[in-house]
Amino acid sequence: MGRGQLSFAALPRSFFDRPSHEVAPDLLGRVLAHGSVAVRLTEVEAYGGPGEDPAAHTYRGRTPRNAVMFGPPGHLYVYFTYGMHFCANLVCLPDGFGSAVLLRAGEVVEGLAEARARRSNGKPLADRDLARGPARLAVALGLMREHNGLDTIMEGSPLGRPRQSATMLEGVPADPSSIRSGPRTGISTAKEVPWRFWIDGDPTVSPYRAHVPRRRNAAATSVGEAPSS
DNA sequence: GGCTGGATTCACT
DNA sequence: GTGAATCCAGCCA
Repeated sequence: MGRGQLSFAALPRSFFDRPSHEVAPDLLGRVLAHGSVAVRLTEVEAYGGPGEDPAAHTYRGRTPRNAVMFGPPGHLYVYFTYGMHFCANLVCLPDGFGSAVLLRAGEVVEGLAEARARRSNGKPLADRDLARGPARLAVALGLMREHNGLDTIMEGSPLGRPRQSATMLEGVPADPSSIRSGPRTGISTAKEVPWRFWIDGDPTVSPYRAHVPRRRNAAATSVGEAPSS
């Protein structure tokens, strides 16, 4: 994808008016454009919804942090984690439900130079790694705390008109036969729920890593403990 | 008010 | 493969 704006039509809000685990696979191959950078989604995870999902931020009810997830569909839910990273989600289901799809990885298809400038600190970086991982994707797109709650739905076609700040575009939906699903990455609960979806064989899909509990005070826990196998 | 753990990434071995 | 970095939401006393 070269210079100039992508000419895909915008996704309608009704696209997101479904449970996140139904929206998630349909998002693969779609394009999220923010400013001059656009990313084709290759890996996503579904969270929350009508059924209780203990791994979702909405599990314990509405809070100031997760309020956007309970809002109207098609908006961005951006949260801060691990003291240094932002992750972006797209809100699903109508107002009042807490549900969203985490954007885990994608391919930068527009604004490559801009994305590279944001991601690399003067070090060489392969194109496939620009948005390979949820925090990396957020950086490549320039998404931060201030973009929490941003609407990505553009009523009508964006053709011939400037995009709004963030816009979900149709893109080219992934071939259903190439979509795989499995357990979600890095969570400590509900590990068995296969709500991670990715495009099989795509080089921009991030490697799966199981949750590893962190030790805050290694010195305090290393004395007298049996060696772990 | 203190404590814990986290939807991660990167450098280093 | 392992561990550090670093801030904050949520829980509990």
